Amino acid sequence: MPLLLRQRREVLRFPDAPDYSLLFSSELSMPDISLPDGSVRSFPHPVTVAEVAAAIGAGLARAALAGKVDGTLVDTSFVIERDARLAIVTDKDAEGLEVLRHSTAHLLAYAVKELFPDAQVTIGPVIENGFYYDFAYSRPFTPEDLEAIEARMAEIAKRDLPVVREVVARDEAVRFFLAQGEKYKAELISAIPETEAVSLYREGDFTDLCRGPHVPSTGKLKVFKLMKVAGAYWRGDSKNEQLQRIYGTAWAKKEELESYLRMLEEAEKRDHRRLGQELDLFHMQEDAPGAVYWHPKGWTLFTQLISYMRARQEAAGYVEVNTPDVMDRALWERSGHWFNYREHMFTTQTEDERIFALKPMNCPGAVSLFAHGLKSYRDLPLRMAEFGKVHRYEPSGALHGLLRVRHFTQDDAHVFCTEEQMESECKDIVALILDIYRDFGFEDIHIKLSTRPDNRIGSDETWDVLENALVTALEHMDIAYGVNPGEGAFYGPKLEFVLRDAIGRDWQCGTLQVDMNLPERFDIDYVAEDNSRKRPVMLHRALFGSLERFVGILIEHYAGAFPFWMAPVQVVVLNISEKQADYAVSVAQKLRGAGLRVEADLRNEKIAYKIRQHSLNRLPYQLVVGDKERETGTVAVRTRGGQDLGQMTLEGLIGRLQSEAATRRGTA
RNA sequence: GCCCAUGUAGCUCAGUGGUAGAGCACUCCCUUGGUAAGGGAGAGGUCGGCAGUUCAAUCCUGCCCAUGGGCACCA
Repeated sequence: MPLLLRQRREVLRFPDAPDYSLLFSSELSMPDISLPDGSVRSFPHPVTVAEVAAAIGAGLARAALAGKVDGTLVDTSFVIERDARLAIVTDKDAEGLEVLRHSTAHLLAYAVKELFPDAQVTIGPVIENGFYYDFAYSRPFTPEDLEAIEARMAEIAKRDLPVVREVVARDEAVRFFLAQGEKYKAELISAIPETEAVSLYREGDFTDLCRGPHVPSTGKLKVFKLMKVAGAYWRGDSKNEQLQRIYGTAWAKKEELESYLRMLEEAEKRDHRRLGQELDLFHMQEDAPGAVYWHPKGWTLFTQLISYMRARQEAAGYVEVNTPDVMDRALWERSGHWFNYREHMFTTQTEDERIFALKPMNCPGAVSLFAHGLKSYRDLPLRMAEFGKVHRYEPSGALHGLLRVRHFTQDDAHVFCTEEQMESECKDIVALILDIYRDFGFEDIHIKLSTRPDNRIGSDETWDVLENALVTALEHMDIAYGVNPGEGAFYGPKLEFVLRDAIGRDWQCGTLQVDMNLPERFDIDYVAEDNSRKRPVMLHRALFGSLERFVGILIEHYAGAFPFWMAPVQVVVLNISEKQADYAVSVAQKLRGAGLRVEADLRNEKIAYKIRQHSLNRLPYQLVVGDKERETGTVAVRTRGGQDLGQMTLEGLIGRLQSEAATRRGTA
């Protein structure tokens, strides 16, 4: 079926769990310890990581947060009993930072338990830039609570309590937590096999289940900040009760925290919703939640993207089509959408009581086009593109500016081909996607292959063929990819293209899916060379994904300073005084005649004021015309970067701008 | 959909149980100024919507809508 269009933005990372069992040895020994610099130190008896650090130097002993013994992360209290490789982990190591964050999550839980003894603890993992901890409590935490908790955390950290690891039998741990009324913890531990021991970490009066490792004492935790509270479901399941999640950030150095906070501010400044307002690109309003009112400037971006894509597709052998927006319910029943997604579809009933649905995807339209009339193998591969506007009743809580909307336009295409053509079509699509992303300055692109899920239709042989087509396409192109096992759609595997923007955030945009289900459901076929009827394979692909979303991403990626070819207004002509108004208008006219998007700003304002405004609007070129320029028939050119290119003739300028407009690569 | 917060002029925001204010933008006037804010005046608001409490509600209460931060969802 359908073209999957996932609009996800964040991937949480959890720390790997060290496996201590590998490290235990029943035999006491005199370990030789090899250090990262190649040196070896011998000890006459088992030693802890902390002792080794101390033997190396007092500074290192102070800095030690954890150890890495034969590649496994352990506490500084870990006893090394046999020969091993050891690295002392400090806050200069990525792993040290993770330990720091993890321990700060525990510190948070401790502070909450001190302030709110009735709160129950659950889990507190490390995430990108920080950590969170989920609590069950009778009421939501307020911002004031957060302040109090943060202050208490600092206080506990100052007490410099040792963080002690203990290993106990599973059932003992369950009893321990039940006795404290910590039913969530008890539930988590109960899920661990009975025969396994579990590790607990204790600091002061607070004990938590944890694999560790942790910092040796709370005094190591100095640079942290609680960021926000939010609801989160117990075990990530919306059928469960909701917990209070507190998010925090933690760093090795104060300056790192400060620069992280500055980065967040920067990100906020380029937020597409804010820039959409400031640059007069679009707005949204209450009467159409999840829908965009495009202003002229924003719509110019939109149509530029379409023109661009149209040109690229035409060159790649696609034809463009258009299919109805409103189709009878029967069509959606046949495609399977009615059964699977009915509650997420917009429907309408007409006077004659016939039920129609607004299309949530373009695929059934494309299949209908294929089915119309007889197709021959000579027609294949048939690449049909459609800029189709689809409508999905997304959950209200999911809506987010342009990035998650209910009404959006896909740069959709469906390629009907034979099984033999499938691999080469996939290769062409992958190459096209990567090349197009590069045109927008996205060089860092990750590809993920999502393979057969447990719940699927079709034979294993079919899945082998489909997955193989994607894999061999990538491998023949020598392109690296990751695998998400079992994440494919129920009817076929897919590739997802994730691009990283100018400030390091990941966005999933493009997708490529292979599908043998929809052709089956609609019973489409073509006449093969031997005059038999054969079923085509169907590839679904989108490059931008959603045009609305892609514009949003580009706004943030470019921080509003769009490359010249896309810029809603490319050039503005500024007169210094009324005397040059006519000249300014004639300059603007000539540039428009050369195919450029030009405005004349004739307002009765000082030139510095006008320049400031257009600079704030990230306008690529500002042409100042005063008496000098009018007399010589020139313009004084100022670039978006504030560079003064001096006086140029109109002809010279037009040549320069036209060639710039033809250049699509790079950023600005 | 769930939790929490928010909703006041075009925009960004302040404010009060006695029907409202700033800056920017807008309109007009003065200024005709050469590369990131010249000066003055004016206009502009059913304080998200609907109920309720009250002599009186923008303010308190309830419900609804939308937005924001998360969670869940994302064909």
